[in-house]
Amino acid sequence: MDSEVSDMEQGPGHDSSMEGENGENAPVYCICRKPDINCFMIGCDHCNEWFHGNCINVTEKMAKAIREWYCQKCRDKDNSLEIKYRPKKSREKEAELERPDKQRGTPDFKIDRRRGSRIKRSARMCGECEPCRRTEDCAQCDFCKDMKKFGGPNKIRQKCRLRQCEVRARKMLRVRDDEFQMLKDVDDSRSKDEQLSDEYDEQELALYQQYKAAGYDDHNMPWLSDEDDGPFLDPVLRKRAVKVKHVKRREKKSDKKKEEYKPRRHKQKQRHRERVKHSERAETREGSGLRQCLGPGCVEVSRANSKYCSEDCGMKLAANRIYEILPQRIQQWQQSPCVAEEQGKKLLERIRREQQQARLRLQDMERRFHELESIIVKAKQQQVQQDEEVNEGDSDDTDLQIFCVSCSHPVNPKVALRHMERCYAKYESQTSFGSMYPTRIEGATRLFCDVYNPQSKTYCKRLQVLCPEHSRDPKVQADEVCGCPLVRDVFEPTGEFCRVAKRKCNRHYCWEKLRRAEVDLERVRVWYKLDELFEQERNVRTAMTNRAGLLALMLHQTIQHDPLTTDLRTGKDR
DNA sequence: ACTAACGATTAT
DNA sequence: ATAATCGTTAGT
Repeated sequence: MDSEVSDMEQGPGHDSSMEGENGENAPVYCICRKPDINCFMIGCDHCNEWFHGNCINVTEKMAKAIREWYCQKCRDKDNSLEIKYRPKKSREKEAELERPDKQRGTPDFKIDRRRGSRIKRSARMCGECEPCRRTEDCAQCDFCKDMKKFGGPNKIRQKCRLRQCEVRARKMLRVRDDEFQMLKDVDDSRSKDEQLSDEYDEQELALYQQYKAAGYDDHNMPWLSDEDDGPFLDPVLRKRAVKVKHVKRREKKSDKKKEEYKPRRHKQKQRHRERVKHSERAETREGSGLRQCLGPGCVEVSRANSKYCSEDCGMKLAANRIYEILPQRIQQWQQSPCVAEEQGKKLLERIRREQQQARLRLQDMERRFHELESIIVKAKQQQVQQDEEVNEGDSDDTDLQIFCVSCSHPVNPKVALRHMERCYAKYESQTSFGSMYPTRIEGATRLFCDVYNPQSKTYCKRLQVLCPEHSRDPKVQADEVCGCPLVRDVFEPTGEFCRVAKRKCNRHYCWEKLRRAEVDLERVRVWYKLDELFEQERNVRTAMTNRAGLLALMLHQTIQHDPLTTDLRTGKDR
C-alpha cells in the first residue's frame, strides 16, 4: 500500500501531525498513510481504501462526476478497471442542487466499509469516535426523551446525547456535565456485559441465529442481550439507531485492521454465519455445482440461477403442487366455520339497509325538489300588493348595524341580506372550485354547476344554484312579486305568499335560490352517502370473494391448535 | 452564547 | 409513508 508513489505529488491539504484525541490510534489511510484529516476523501471501489483528494489530485467537484473510482494501484494491477463517470444529465442535476454525491467520494456521507461497520461520516459525525460508533439510544437524555419512540413530543429532534460525535457535533449537543456521570456509569456496565456476551456457547449462538433469521434484533431479545441494564434502560426500547445494511458488493478482504476494530462479539457472529452458509452450500450444490431440474420426472440439468431446466418444468411442478395441496385445503376450509365470512355477511346486510335508507331519503329529496319548483311557479302568479311598503321596515333603528360576513363592513340590517348575498357572490366568483371530471349522476337534475374551464381543464363543482361564477341571477322585472311562502312559527306554512314587489323585498331576498340550495345540498349529501356505501359494499365483496380463492387457500391455512395444550405465550417468558 | 423549536433532507 | 436527524432561526 505504501508503494503507491505514482500518485504522490503533494501531501494532504493541511498538517496532519496527530490531531487531538484521535491522534494516536486513529486509522490511517491513503498513499500518505495519514489519518482522515477532515478533508475531502474518495474511496477506491476495488480495494476500499480511502484517499485524500489532495494526495491524488481529485477534487470534490471532479468526484461528483465519478460513478466508480479505482486507485492507481488497483488500476495497475488490474487493467480492466477503469474510472467510470456518471452521465452528464444527472451530474448537472446534482450540481444544480448542490448536493454531495451519495454514491461515494465526498467524505461527508462516505461510508466506512473497511471494518464492515458502515458508520456514517458527516459534518456532525467523524465516524470514528465512540459516540459515532454507538448504535443505541440511551433513552435517558433529554433528546431521547423527546423522541417519539420514547413517548416524547418530537420537538427537539436531535439524536441521543451519547451518540453525538466527540469531534464534530456541536458542544451543546453532547452529553451535559450533570448527566454525564450517571450515563457513563450505565455505559460502563453495558460494555462489561458486551464482553460477557463473548462467552456465549455454540448452542446459544445457534439460537441466536434462529432468531436473527426470524427478523429479531438482538436487542429485542432480553435473554440474549445484557440482562443487567440498570434500572432505567428498557432493552425493548433501545433499538438499533443505526441499522446495518447488507453490503451490496465485496465483503471479502480479511485484512488485519478489520479484525482489530470489530468487537469480538461480532466476530463470533460472523464466523457462525459463515458456517451456516457453508452447510447450505453443501446441501444445495452437492459439490459439483450442477443440479438436476426439479420438474416432475425431469432428469435434465437445471439452468443457472434456477431450479428447473425450463419454464415448462417449473409450471408443471407448480400445477402438481396445486393438485396435491388444494383439495386438502378446500376440505380443511370447509371443516371450520369462517368468522370473517360471518362478519362480512353481517356487514353487507348493514350496508344494504343503509343503502335502502339512503335511497328512500333521496326519493324524498327529489319529491321536495319538485314541490319547491311548483311552489315557486305558484308564487310567481301572485299579484304585487301595491299599497304600503311601509310595513316592510320598522325602520327607526337606523343606528343598528350588523357586519357583513364577507367584507366585514357595517351594513344596515334592512339591506344586510341583500348586501351579504352580493358580497359573497363577489368574493366567491373570484375563486374556482373544480374537479377534473364532470359529474355523472344518473337521474339527478340540476345539481352541480359543471361548467368546463378550458384553462384549468376542470369542471365547476359548486352547486349550480349557488354558483356566482358561472350563473348570474336572472334580472328581476319591475312587476315581479316576491312570492316567498309565508310561515307561522318559523316552519308552519300559512299558505300565504309575500306580495311585496320582488325588487323591494329585503326580507326574502333570493329566497328561491336559498331554498333550492337547501334541497340540493341535502341531495348531494345523500348521493355521497350512497357512493360511500357502494364503495364499502364493493370492498366487503372483494374481501369475501378473495377469501377462499386459490391463492389464499394455497398461501394460508388455519392450524387447529389442540385446546388442551398450554398456550406457550402465557409462559413466564412473556 | 445558548436553547427550543421546527422546516427540510435523508434513510428506511 | 414514516423515522431520524440535520441546519437554521427566533428568542432569551
